[in-house]
Amino acid sequence: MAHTCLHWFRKGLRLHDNPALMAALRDCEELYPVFILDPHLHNKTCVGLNRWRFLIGALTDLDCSLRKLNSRLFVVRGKPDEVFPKLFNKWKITKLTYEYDTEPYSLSRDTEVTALAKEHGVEVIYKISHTLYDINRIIEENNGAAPLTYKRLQAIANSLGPPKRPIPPPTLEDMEGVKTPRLEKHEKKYGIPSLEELGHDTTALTEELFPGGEQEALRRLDEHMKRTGWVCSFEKPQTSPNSLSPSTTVLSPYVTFGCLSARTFWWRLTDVYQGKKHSHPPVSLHGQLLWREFFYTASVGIPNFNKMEGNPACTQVDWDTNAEYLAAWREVFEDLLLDGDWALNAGNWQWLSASTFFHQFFRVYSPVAFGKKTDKNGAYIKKYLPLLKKFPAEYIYEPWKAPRSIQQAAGCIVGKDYPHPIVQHEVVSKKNIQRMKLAYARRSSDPTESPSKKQGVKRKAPSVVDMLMKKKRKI
DNA sequence: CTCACTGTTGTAATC
DNA sequence: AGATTACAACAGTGA
Repeated sequence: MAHTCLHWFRKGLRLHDNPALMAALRDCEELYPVFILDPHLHNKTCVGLNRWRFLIGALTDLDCSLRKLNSRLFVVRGKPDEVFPKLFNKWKITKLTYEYDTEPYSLSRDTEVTALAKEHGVEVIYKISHTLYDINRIIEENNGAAPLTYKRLQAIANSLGPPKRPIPPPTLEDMEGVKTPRLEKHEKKYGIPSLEELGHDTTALTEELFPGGEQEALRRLDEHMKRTGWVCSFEKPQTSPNSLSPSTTVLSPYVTFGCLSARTFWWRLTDVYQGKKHSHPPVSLHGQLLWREFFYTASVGIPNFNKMEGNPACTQVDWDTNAEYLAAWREVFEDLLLDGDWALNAGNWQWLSASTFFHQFFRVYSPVAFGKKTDKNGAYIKKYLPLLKKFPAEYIYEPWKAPRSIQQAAGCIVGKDYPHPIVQHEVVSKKNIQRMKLAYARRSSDPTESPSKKQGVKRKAPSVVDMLMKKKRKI
């Protein structure tokens, strides 16, 4: 049977380790590789300027790789539920393929599109390749609940064995008999958008240090994997969040958009580790990929994962609500993040705030002390806040404490050239610790507040992990 | 049930 | 300089 296939790129912006794309090529006569500019996902508030540039880079690279296979990318503007019926009819699609995505919006969107496909007699095939494992399988193995400790996730991962091996990208041979129709006005109708078309002011753009795209991702992966000593001794807590050159791989944005397959990354690391002494999870690079898996699993297994309210795993803290402070804090992150990932962002904020997973709420970071540990002289601050460049190291983390004469000598008066702190950390952190203490007291006295008692459905049969644990006990 | 132990990155003071 | 300790004291796990 000869198919007319539409492969829907969303995340997974790559050709390597793309089983859904390979499924599209099977018995395929005509192939339409499509990316949809979904106003729900792709608007100014969700995606900042830097991420837009990255995404456009990734799409451009994808189009370039597809052209080498005598195909090309169609960027379609519109809402998926409105776009698909039109495309199904216009192109006489018989098969739709895509990579499975676990985000709540994606799940509801895909359910809707699958229903539309059925109405149009279109076969739907999806494959799991964004994560190392089938996230739902991990939850199943944990008796229907997301693991709340890394150890537990590790035990499940160990019981499932290493992730699947990545599959190679399609070759010209795979493309034999597959045609992508050449349409007139392709550029105008289905071309890759520019930042200007998307309504962005590009004058604010700085040098592009991390261009998007699969080729760039694989090149960077190759480069890092050559540093075998560094890879084998990598320990995340030893990296520096404020060094001027990155002390990590910076592959996360590539993994987020799927320019790089997590499984490809995993197996390349396995190759480097082979026969050598190396670091281990949770701190190793393998460990970092398992953290991603951990938070993805939590995001699927825990309802309302990106919120406190209605999130049964999250400690319900009576936080202060000060719109002005929140806006000041939020401004730092929202727009500039390159590797923003829904599950990882929500999970890490819960961890860091001692709301979920991590519970030692009295261990509070100091915005003054934390930076000093890895950057005593404040070189990072001086680069990104040149206004403070002339402050001596003694005051660089607390310029408001510098005597007037030093502020004058530095050419920067706090309160005039540079804002005063919005809060007194010593005061506010103590206040918040008390809030946390109260919330935890409520949590432990109320049995319905305990996440372990709320989550999951007990299975009748013991899971593989339970059996492995039993075996271990005997030994 | 209790108890000891562990948990990828706390801070500040002290020796 | 690098280790140790007080601070105030959490949840989850497993014996």
